[in-house]
Amino acid sequence: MKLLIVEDDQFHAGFMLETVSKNLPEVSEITCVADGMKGVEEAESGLYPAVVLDLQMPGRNGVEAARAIWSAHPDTRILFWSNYADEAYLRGITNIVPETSAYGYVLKTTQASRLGLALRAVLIEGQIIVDREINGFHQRAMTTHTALSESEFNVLVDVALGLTDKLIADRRAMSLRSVQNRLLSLYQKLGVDDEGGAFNKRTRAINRAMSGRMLNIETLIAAERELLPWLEQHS
Amino acid sequence: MKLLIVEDDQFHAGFMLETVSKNLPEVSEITCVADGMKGVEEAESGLYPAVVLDLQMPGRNGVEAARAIWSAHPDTRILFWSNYADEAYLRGITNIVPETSAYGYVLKTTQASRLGLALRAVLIEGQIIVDREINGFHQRAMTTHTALSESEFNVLVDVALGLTDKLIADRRAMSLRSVQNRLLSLYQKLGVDDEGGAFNKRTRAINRAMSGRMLNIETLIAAERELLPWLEQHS
DNA sequence: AAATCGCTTGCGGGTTCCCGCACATTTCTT
DNA sequence: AAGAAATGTGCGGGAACCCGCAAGCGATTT
Repeated sequence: MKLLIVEDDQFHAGFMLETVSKNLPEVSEITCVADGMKGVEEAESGLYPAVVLDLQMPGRNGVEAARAIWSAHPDTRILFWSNYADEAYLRGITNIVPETSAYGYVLKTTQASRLGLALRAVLIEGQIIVDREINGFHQRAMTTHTALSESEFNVLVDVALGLTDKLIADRRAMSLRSVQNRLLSLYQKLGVDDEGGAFNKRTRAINRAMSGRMLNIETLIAAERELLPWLEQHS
Repeated sequence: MKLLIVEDDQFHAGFMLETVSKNLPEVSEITCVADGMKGVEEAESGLYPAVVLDLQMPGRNGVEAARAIWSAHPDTRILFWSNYADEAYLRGITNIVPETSAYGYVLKTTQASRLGLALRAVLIEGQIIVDREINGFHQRAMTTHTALSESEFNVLVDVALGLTDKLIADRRAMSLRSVQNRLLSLYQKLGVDDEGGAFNKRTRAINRAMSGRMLNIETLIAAERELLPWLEQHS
């Protein structure tokens, strides 16, 4: 069984290599590349049933790379690992994972034994595993009425990209008032309404979302790459 | 000579430990801690003439830690090292470095030999060294009329915190119109004016600044910690 | 000494945003 | 099948923002 590791930090790559060779004897061959583009190119060959993917990478981030890989080979099993428990990543992943496949999401701070378990469970057994830290985070958000719905999250991304209400309405195919309604609920859920009238709600919401790790720069940069073509064609 | 290493990633800490022991025979004792708070506590003893500081850390980030260390022991020589060439970090550092001391800023991606040189130059020789990648970046910004002045940067931070124009005026002790003037030049320098009228300039400026690595979440979280007390006392 | 440059401030008006009120539609629950 | 919850749309007004015009001030340049 062949395994592909995509990881730009050499020390982390080394550690992963070591952990894999200790825990997964059924892996016969390991390829290691250092950025998302190369990872996608390499995976296009279709030779890799299993991939380990870092989420923070220059060029193309982990979620984008995964989408490319899965669109060519939907059965690929992918283990994501990341420095941060960002809700934005989990949201991005759950949106693109095919029905037929398996994935996992573990933090780089988890100890080697748990990483070994996750590697086996996801890449060999085909299960779905999300680290407690990330999932708890997500669950807590889901229960306390602060979970962002799909449309709310979309509007949040567009606002953070710097779009105007009207342009968001065009892009997401809704009316101006609807966009503003989504914004109202965003302000509630992000706690901007409870902070007194001192703030500019729009920018404060972006700040809260980023501080609360529901949004990150990588996600925004990726979203911008999708926005630009639409913008040109639209004007 | 005693050395303090503050680094939350165990692999990077290990690599640093190894590089130091290979390149700096005059270091007799090395202490390693994993977060900013502990680093500051440890450094308060005054036993460390030299410190290596990671910039991305949970709790208190590298720039804040450095400020605390330098305010107690201004002669401490500090080598910062970081994953990213963020202008915000360099700006934060140059604002707080004492006249009497030395510092360095190197990227984690630089090869061991250059890291060894920087370690010796800063911690032993007391020179000031900034990696080419970071400095070039900074220099380029300085020459192409896109450098942000001190007051512009302050306003940028406040805008990104979600403050309203009026509140920024109060906080920075200027008139409303002055704040808006700083915003105008920010829009120019961040290239928001050249993008056509489709954007909300205020949020777009935040986006450009973060994408362009002139601002990052760590800096904003630190700025927020300074803002909150002022906000309470002011209302 | 004159000129230039950067920062500051006031005024006024056009634009966008924020959001209460009211109502239609869709989706999920029970 | 009835009710609840989420989402979509229009109208209108008050607030905040964006910014041209005009004028003053301190520092550096020539």
